[in-house]
Amino acid sequence: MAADGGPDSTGLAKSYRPAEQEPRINALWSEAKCFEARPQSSAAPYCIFIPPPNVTAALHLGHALNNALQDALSRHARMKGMDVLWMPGTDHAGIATQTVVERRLALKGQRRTDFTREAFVAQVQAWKDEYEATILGQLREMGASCDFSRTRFTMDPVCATAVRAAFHKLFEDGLIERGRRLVNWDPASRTALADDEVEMRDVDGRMWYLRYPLEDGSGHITVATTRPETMLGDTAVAMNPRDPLAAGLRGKRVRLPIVGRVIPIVEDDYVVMPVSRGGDPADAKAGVATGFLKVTPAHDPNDWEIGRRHALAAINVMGPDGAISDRHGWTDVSTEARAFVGKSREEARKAIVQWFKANNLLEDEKPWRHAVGHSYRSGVPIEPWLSEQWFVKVTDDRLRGAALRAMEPAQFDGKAPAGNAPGDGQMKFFPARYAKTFQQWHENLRDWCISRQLWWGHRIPVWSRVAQGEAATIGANAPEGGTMVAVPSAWSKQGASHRVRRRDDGSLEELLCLPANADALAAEAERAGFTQDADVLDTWFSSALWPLSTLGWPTPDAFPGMGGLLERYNPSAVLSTAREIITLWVSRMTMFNRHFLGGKVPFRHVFIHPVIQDGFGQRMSKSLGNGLDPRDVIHSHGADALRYTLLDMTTDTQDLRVPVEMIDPHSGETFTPEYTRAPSGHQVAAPVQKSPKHASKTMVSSYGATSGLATPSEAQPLARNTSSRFDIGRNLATKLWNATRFALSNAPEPAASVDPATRPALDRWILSRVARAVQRADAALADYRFSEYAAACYDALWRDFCDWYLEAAKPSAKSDPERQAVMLASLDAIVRLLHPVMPFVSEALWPALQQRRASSVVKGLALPASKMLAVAAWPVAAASLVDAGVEAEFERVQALVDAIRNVRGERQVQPRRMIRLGASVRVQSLCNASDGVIAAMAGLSGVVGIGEARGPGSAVFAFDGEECWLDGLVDQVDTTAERARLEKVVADRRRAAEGYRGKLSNAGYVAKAPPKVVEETRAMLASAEADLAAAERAIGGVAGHLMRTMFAIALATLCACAHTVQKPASSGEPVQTSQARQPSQATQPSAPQAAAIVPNAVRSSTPWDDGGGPGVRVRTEHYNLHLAVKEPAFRGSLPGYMEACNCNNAYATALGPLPVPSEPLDLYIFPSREPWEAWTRKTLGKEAGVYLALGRGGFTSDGVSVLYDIGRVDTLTIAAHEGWHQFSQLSLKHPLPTWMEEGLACWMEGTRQTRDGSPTAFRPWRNFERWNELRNAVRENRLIPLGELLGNSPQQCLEKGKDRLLTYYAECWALIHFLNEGEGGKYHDKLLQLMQDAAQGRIAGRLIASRAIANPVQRQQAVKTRVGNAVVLEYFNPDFAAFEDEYQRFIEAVAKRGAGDRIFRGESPLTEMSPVPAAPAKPPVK
RNA sequence: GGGCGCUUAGCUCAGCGGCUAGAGCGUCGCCUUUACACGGCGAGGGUCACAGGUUCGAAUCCUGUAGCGCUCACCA
Repeated sequence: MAADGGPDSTGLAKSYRPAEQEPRINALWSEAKCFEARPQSSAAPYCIFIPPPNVTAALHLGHALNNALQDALSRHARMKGMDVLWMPGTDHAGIATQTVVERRLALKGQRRTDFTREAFVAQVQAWKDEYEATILGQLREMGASCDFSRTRFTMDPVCATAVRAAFHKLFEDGLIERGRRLVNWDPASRTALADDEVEMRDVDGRMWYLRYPLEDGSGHITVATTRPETMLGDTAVAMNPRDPLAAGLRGKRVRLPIVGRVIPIVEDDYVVMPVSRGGDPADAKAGVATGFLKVTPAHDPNDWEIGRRHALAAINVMGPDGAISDRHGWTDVSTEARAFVGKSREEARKAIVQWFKANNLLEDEKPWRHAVGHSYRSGVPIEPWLSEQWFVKVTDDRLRGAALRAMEPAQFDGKAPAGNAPGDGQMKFFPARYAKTFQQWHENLRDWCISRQLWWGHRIPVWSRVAQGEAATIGANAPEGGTMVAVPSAWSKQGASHRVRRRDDGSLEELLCLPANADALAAEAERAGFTQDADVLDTWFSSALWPLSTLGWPTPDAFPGMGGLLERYNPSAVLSTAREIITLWVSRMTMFNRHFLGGKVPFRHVFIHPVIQDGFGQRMSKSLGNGLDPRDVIHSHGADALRYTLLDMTTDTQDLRVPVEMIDPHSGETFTPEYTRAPSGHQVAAPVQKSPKHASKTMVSSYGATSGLATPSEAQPLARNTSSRFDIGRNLATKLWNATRFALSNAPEPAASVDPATRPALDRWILSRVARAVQRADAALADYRFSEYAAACYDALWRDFCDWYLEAAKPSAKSDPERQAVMLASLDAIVRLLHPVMPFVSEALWPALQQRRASSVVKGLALPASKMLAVAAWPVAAASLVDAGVEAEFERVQALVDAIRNVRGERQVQPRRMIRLGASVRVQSLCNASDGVIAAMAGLSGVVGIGEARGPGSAVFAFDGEECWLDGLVDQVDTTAERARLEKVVADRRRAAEGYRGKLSNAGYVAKAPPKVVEETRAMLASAEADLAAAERAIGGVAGHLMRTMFAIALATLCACAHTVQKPASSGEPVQTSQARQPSQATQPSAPQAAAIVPNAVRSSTPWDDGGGPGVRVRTEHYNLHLAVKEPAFRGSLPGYMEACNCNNAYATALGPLPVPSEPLDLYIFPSREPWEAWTRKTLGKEAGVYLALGRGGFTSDGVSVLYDIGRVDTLTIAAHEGWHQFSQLSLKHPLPTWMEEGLACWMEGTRQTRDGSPTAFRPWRNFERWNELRNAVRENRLIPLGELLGNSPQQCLEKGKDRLLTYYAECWALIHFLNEGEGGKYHDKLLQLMQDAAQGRIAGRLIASRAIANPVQRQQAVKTRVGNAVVLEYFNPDFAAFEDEYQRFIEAVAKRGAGDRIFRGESPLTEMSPVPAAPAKPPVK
C-alpha cells in the first residue's frame, strides 16, 4: 500500500475512503441479514413503511433525505433492541410511468395503440424492472437498513390481492360508486385525473364578450367568457337575483347563436355583478364581468353546480380528444353548428370568435390572465369533461370522519371530533402545524375519482353487462342517479358483490365486483356475458393500501412468512414523508387502514420533512438542471457524508436550500457556475460554463443539456452538479476515522475495569459528556429533531472528545491504562451514537475498536460487545455518570485555557513555545486540580504565583475576576499589542457590566422579573465587574510601565531643560544662532548625571533638540527609549522638521542635523501621533511602540494645561495649552496633580519660548528659579535616583526625599507609586478610565484639549459629532466626588508626613500664568 | 384571494420571552506540533426585513407593511 494510504499500527488506513469501505460493509450487513425483521422475537416491534418511490425515475435528493431520516430512526430503534421492520418497496405510478414509456415510444414514432394491451404493459414492466433495480440499488448504496427480503411493489401479487380485496369491500360497503360526472380530463393522455393531479398555471388568455339575443327580440344580453367554444353546450344564462336588471329579464329566454337552442335565464347568487351594477370593486371578476354568465354544465365545474341547482341539461359537445363532437351527448346540432364539429378546442375557439365577429355579436375582447388547470403529466390544459367514472365516496363519514377522528385531539384546530373508537385520536403530526393542513384538506374534500383510462395499473375488478334476469327485475325499481342496488344471487353467494344500477340513459347495468383470488368466478362471469371494466385504478388507490398490502392484508397467512405481520407491525411507528403528500396519501392511508383494520391508524406519528431547494429557493427539477443526484454525492463525499449532512439540515422549517455548484470535468474543481434566467423565469446555470482553471475550456451545464441549449461533446463535456454543503459530513467522517486511529494507538492496553469515581476529573468529565450526548440524541430522535441529533453527535465527537478529551489526555494516556479504558469506552459510545447517521464509517471502525476494548468495562457505561455495530446495543449511561459538578469545574478549565489561548493567538505566540502562567492561589489550584490539562492545552511550562518576577514581554489577562499573567510569550517586547489586547477586553467587559447595571437599575426589573433571573444578572454583573477590574489592573500594569517611563522622561526632560536653559539662565536671553550651531558639550548632562535621574539612562550623545523641547535617549530597566519632545505644528518629515528647526529655532540650529537613531528603540515619544507615526513606519519599518506625547495643542500657547488624551491606546498625549482651565472647570473640576502641573509648567516654560520669536503674553522664565533649582539639584547630585525609590512606599520616598533632595521628585515618584500600587489604585483606575474613555470617544477628550473647543457652543457641537450622545459633564459627574475625595485623602496623607506645604498647598503655578502678571509665590524649598 | 411558512454574520441555518444573539462553511492571522490541512489555535464579521404595540425585559409574543417560498382555490 502507498505510504500515505496504508494501514498503520492500528490496522486502519491513514484516511477514510468511503468508496473502499461502503460496498464491503454493505455486503457484510447483507450476509448477516441483520436488517431482517424478527416477527417471532419478543422484542418490541418498530415499523416504518417506506413511502414507495415511483418507478418512473431514479431517486433524487429529496428521496435521499427522506430515506436518511427513516434509516436513522430504524437503526436507532434496532440498536435500542427493538424488532425493526423498515418495509421497502416501489410504486407503479400509473400515469407517470405510462407517460414516460409512451414518450419513449413516441421517439420511435410508435404509439401505445400500436400494441396490444398486454404487449404494452410488458414494455412498461420492463421499464419498471430497470428502475426498481436502480432504486433499490440506490437505497443500498445509501446504507438504508430496509428489510429487503420483504421488498414490495404496488402491483405485485401480494399488493394486487389487497387492492382487489379493498375494492371489493368498499364496493360491498357502498363506498364506491359509478357515475357520469364532470371530471378532470386529460385530452392528451385521454384519461381522467384526480384533483391533485391537476396543476394550475397562469395563462395569458383573452376575455371575449358575446352577445346572446333575447328570444323575444327585445335586444340582447352580453356574456363574458374565456372559452367561447363551449357556448355550443350552453344550456342557460345566469344572472344574480340582486342585479338591478334582473327584474326586467326575469322569465325571459335567450336564443343561443349558432346552435339556435333556446335557453332560460336563471338567477343564481354565484354570478358576480359588474361594478357598475353593484359588484364588489375589489373583486377582479367584477371588473370584467357583464353580470351575465353563460352556463355550460358539461364543461365547467361551477356551471355543473349551477346546472344542478336549476335542473339544467348538461350537453357535452366534446370528445375524449377535446375536439368538438356530436357523438357524446350533443344532439341538437344545427346546420350552422355542424361546421364546428371535428375542430379541436383551439380551432373551434378561433372559429366561434370569428363567427360572432362576422355576425356582429362580438361586443368586445380584452386580454385576461387567469389560471388554467393542466395535466401534471402531459402538460395540456385539463378539460372538465362529462364522463362515466368510478369514485370512492371519501366524503362519507366512515372515511373522511375516520381520518379526522384519527388526529390527536390536541392538534385539532377547533373542537376535536369526539371519538372513542379504537384508533381515534392516535395520530400525531410532527411538526404540529401540519395537523392543520391535514384537517383543512378534509374539510374541502370531494369524492375521489379512482378510474383511469390507462393500461398500466390495477384493473378495476368490476364486470358488467346489460341487466338480465333477477337483476333486471330488481333494477326496474332502481332510482335515477345511478345508485347501485344489491342483487341477491348465485353470484353474491360465491363472494361477488352483485349490483344493478340505472344509467343516465335509463338502461339498466348489472355489475359484479369480484373479490381477490376469484379467477374462476371471473371466467365464469365472462362466459355469462360480463366484461371487465377496461379502466385501471388511480395509483393512489394501491398506495393508500401500502401499510396493509405490504403486510399481507387481508390474508397474511396465504403468503409465506407473512403470518402475524399485520398484528405486529400495523400501526407502524411513523410515516416520514414530504409536505405535498400530506393532503392525499396520508389521508387515504388513514381512511383505508381504519376502515379495513377495525379503526387502527396506519402510523402513530406523521413526520413531514422539509423540501430541498436550490440556492435560489427553487424546487430542484430535472428540467432546470438544478438537482443533485445522490449517487453523485456518494461518489464525491461518501454515503455517510450525504446522510449526515441531510440530517443536519433537517430542522423543522418547510424549505431548505442547498446551493448547487458544479464540478469542472477538466480539473475536477468545484465552482459556482454563472447563472442566467430560463424563459420560465427560473435562475439556472448558464448552458455553457467556462472552466475556472482553464479559461479556454468550456463545459455544458445540466440545464444546458436538458434544455437542449447546448450539447455535451468530448471537447465540451457535461459537468456534474455537487454542493460543498456535504463537506461537513465528509469532514466529520474523516474526523471520526482519525480520532479512532489516534485513540487506538494511544490505548494499547486498556484496563479491564474502571470505576469512574476513582478517576481524575478529566475522565469523569468525558463520561459525563458522553452520558449527556446519549440523552440529547435520544430526546432529539424521539421528537424527530434530526438536526439536533446530528449536532449532538457532532459536539460529542468533535468538540468534547477530540478537541478536549483527546488533546488533554495525550500526554498521559499511554502510561495510564484506566485512562485508556475510559478513552476507548467514550469513543465506543460515540461511535454507537453516530451509527444511525453514519453507518458505514462507524461500522468500518468497529472491529478494531471492539477488539481493543471489548473486555474492558467502565462502570456505569453499558456497552455490550457485539460483532457488528449495526446490531450492537445503543449505549446506556447510568445517571450517576452525569456529573454537573465536574462539568462546571471543567468549564472553568476550558475557560482558563481559552483565555490563555486567546492571549497566545492575539500575540501570535508559536504553538510550540511554552509559556509561564502567573496566577493567584485560587487559579493555581485550578491548574493543579486539572491534572495537567491546562498546562497541556495551553502550552504552559509552569504555573507560578502572581507575584513572581516576570520578563518585560509578559501579558496580563483577566480570568474569573482575577489577574493572571503569561510570561515568555515573545522575545521582543511589544507593549502596544498588549495594551491593545487589554483595551479590547476592558471595553467588552465594561459594555457587559453596563448592560447588567442598566437592568438592575431598572426598578421594574428587580421587582417583577423572577428572582432567579435577577440573581443570575447580579452574578453576571459581579463577574463582569471582577473581570473588568482585573483587566484594568492589567492595563495598570502596562500603564505602570508607561507611567514609570513617562516619569523617566519627565525627569530626563527636566534634566535636559536644565541644561538647555543654562545659558539663558545666565544671560537672560536665548542662545544665539552663531553659538548654537555647534552642539556645546557643556550643555550636555554627563552620563552620571543622567544615570542619577534614571537608572541606566544614557542621554543621547546628540540630543534631538529644538525649541519645541529636548530630546534624550534613556535606557530604563525595561526600555530603550528615545525621547523627542516635538511640536505638533511641524507636520513634515523629519528632515523637513529639522529644516524648520534650523530656520526657526535658535537652539535647534545650534544642534545641527537631527540624527536618525541607529538602533531600534522600544519607545519613541512624540508630541502627537502624526506625523511621527508615519515617520517611524517609514524609517523603522514598523510602528514604534508608544507615542507618548508631551506637548501642546498649539504653539501660540498662552497658558498651560495638561490633559490625558489617548488618541489610540498607544498614544498618551499630555497636552498643554491654555484651554485647561476651562476644561478643568467644565469637566474635571479638580486640580491637576501638582506634580504634573508643575512639571509641565516647568518644562513648558523652560523650553517653549522663542519658537516664533515673538514675545507673547507668555513669560518664558517665570519659573526660572525652579529650573535653577533643578539644575542645581542635578549638578549637586541631590536628585534621588529613581532606582532607589522603586519599591519604596510613598512614605519612604518622602522620607528619603525630605532630607536629601528636591521634594518635588520624591513627590512625583510617591504619587506614581501610589497610583500604581498603593491604596491609590482606585484613583489610578479613574485616571485610566479617563484615558480610555477619551480613547474610545466616549468623552471628547481630544477635542476638548484644543482651544477651540473651550468655546461651549463649538464644544457641544464637537461633542455631538465626535462622541455622539456622551456629554462630558454628565459622564464624569456621578463618580467624580469619589475621585476628588481620593485625591484629597492622598494629599492629606502625604501632607501629614510633613512633605512640605509648598507642594501640597494646592496652589497652582498656573495662576501665575494668566495674562495679568501676578507676583509668583515661590516658597523656599526645604 | 384563502391557508401555511420564511426574512438573524458574506453563504446555509440554529435560537423562539431573560446568558454580551450562536454554529458550520467562507474570510483574515498564526501553525505542517507523531490522529486528522477533509486539521489545530485565534480573530474579524449582525440596527435579528421594516413600523407600531404588549412587557420590568422582545430576534423571540401581538398587529400592520414589504419581499420571498409552498399550498389550496380561481377557465366571468
